[in-house]
Amino acid sequence: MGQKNNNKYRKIISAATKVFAKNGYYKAKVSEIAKKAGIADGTIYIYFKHKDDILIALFEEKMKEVLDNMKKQISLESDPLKKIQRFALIHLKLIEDNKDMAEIIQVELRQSSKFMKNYHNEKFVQYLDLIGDIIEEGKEKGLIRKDIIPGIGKRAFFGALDEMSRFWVLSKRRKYDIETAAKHISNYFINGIKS
Amino acid sequence: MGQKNNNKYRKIISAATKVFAKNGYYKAKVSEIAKKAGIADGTIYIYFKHKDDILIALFEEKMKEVLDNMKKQISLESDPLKKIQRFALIHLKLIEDNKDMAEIIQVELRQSSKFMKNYHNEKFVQYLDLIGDIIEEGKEKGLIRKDIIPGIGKRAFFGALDEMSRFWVLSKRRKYDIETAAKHISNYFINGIKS
DNA sequence: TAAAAAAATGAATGACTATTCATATGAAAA
DNA sequence: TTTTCATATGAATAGTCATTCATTTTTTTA
Repeated sequence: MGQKNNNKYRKIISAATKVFAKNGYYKAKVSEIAKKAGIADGTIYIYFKHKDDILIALFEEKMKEVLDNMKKQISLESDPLKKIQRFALIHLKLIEDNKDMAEIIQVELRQSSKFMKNYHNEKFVQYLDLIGDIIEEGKEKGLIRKDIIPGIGKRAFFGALDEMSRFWVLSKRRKYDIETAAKHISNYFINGIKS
Repeated sequence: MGQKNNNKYRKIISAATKVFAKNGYYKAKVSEIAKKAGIADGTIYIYFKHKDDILIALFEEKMKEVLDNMKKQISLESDPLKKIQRFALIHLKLIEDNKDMAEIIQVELRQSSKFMKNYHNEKFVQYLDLIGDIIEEGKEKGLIRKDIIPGIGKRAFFGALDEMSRFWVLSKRRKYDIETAAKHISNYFINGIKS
């Protein structure tokens, strides 16, 4: 039981993604997840110890996917400034392709530090660090100003993208297309920090 | 009953701010708010119809304060680029001075669109628009590039500040001081968008 | 094919808490 | 002082769900 390649485990995660996205973690009923997964309520507890465990498993899994994908994509560029551009585009595309997941990350990740006593989202830290590393690299290559602080820069850039995706996730229709938003946001940032 | 200048109304809002900030809206017990306010549980329901109403009232009230304050501060500068700098500083200072409120906005505002069926935070929209208006003004004065889209710019800048404050709110110790963070973030943005 | 083990079921349990309301208290009016 | 009105109280209610577990179904083993 509990193996990650298990069929029912997968079904639960998938159903939970939709149910959590719809009304948020607290309003989501375990029974609704079960129903959507086509299994009995009790079966959930064969695969997960508690309701929070579903959310945590879901985070871990999706974040790993996101992180791995982003690493690969970034490595395709060698110019740090181009990497930043690509980061923005890939990040926003991801939101578009995973609306439910994006919604959960937007809303639930924010409170995860509260309702899960000591859950520390390591993968998220690594994701942010991808940006920090690009900045470091850019500084070394003389493309980015020496006085840029990676710890501030990475949060500023991620925050800019994140606010844009929050707007998309929470509103019905998109006002700006992905490519435009990605291009603009990365341009502000690149012009802002380049030598 | 329910007058905003009422003593008990104030006490409830103040107690709720602390209690919501501690563990989030869902984990907050009405009875704990009552206890902290030094009144009986039932008294809360003389001033508020439901638990959500406390949170909404709290939002409205604090956001009005924040918005009014920011408007005043910005009007002290005439140069749009200086306005952006000041916006960053004031915004981050506010987080520092209102940790509890900041935590609630960070965490609960995100999900407000979910658990409150159709609550639309008008004040937040106005707050964002302050940035949009500064960008417009800067474009008119020829200080900001004509191709900058205010709708994207305002979200990018706010998002950058917001991510920084999220980091502060959720972590114990601050790694960068307010002035440094405000200066850096506004500089990235200003360099990024200026003509 | 029969016995044993594993997986799944879903009705029942039990804990939790927002909200109510009959009663009490305090303040103002007569 | 007594009556009236407003305000406050907090024990009781009532609805909600996460979680359990005795029983059933399915799969594996002998």
